[in-house]
Amino acid sequence: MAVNPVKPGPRVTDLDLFKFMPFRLNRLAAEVSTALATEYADRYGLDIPGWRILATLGFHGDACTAQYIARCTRTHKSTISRAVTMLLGRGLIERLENAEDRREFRLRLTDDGRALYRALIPPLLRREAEILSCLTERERIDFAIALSKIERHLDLVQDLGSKPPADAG
Amino acid sequence: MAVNPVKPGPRVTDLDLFKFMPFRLNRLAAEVSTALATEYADRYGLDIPGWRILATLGFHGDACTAQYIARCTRTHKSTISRAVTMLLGRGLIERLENAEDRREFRLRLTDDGRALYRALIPPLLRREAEILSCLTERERIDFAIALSKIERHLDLVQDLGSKPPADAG
DNA sequence: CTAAGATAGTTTTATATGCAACTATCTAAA
DNA sequence: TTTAGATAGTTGCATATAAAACTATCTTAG
Repeated sequence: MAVNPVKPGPRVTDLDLFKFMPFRLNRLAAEVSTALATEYADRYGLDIPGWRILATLGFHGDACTAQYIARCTRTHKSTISRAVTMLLGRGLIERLENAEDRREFRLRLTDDGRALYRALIPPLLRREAEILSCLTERERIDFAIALSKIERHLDLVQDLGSKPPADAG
Repeated sequence: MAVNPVKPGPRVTDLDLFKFMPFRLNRLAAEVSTALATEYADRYGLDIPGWRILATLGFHGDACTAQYIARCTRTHKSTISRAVTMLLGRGLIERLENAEDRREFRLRLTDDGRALYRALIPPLLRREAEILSCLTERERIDFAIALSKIERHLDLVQDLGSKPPADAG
């Protein structure tokens, strides 16, 4: 039986960084964050953790613990702690003691906090829409579905009884 | 003409953080980075900027300037500079003076650097495949296409004559 | 009741990184 | 030439944040 003639072909041992999903996701996430920062950072002096707390409290209705926010946004608890201090200082949230467990505090938006949350939503949704405007409606839906699948696959969905978070911007 | 009866309906003024693309991208990118870090960080003491330089030099063939790497990976030049120093110190890359422009240096992998690059590719591609294994082939292709469109839309593609980078992990 | 361990949240520490200032070199225009 | 401005790369500084140590409280086992 003859030996195959040497023919290199495409090297399986090469890796194109620009087709490598982890790199692309990082780069895209960073760019999108920068694009949104104008809305909440430049305009209102909020950072990402602060915005996440506001959004969680605003959407969830009310009265979450810091722990809960840390878990479901997958943000490190020390990061949440500092952001909570900042939001308290600016009067955007308030802390309610819990008589049943005095280690934890329920957090909720103040009127000012809710007003800021409401004010932020339209421009943020507009930015998001802008970013996704290069996709058709069909593509947007499929993209969201694919993301959901990956999120579930990586156990990223907020199931509340979850593992400790690894922080991210 | 009669006034419409008050009927709340779904509030356009609400924002579900978990359906908000910027948040999802950030969270996913962070998780994927953490998942990959085992390969290059834990095992070889490389960080993301270091890995990006290695990958760029390895794939591109040879002899890029730091500026080029910074631009096309969209990593801040000071971050690249520090990572270059680290890689030089570990003997993974070498610096070639350019007689025509003595401000810049061409960078290229040493044999050790190339060996490390080659060693890293299979496990990294395996991890990537693992992460995307929850999608069908069709979905993977569509996902990549959608990403490409967004990247182009946000002007993230490496066109070399590009704007200065906003750094990211 | 007491002790051991778990949990919520805070603070300290170390590190990573963006920004801006800086050096050295190149280019272009007077 | 000389000078002004651009560019490659480095470094100092400030900030952000993950990890770990710490405090206070709760729970459970003896």
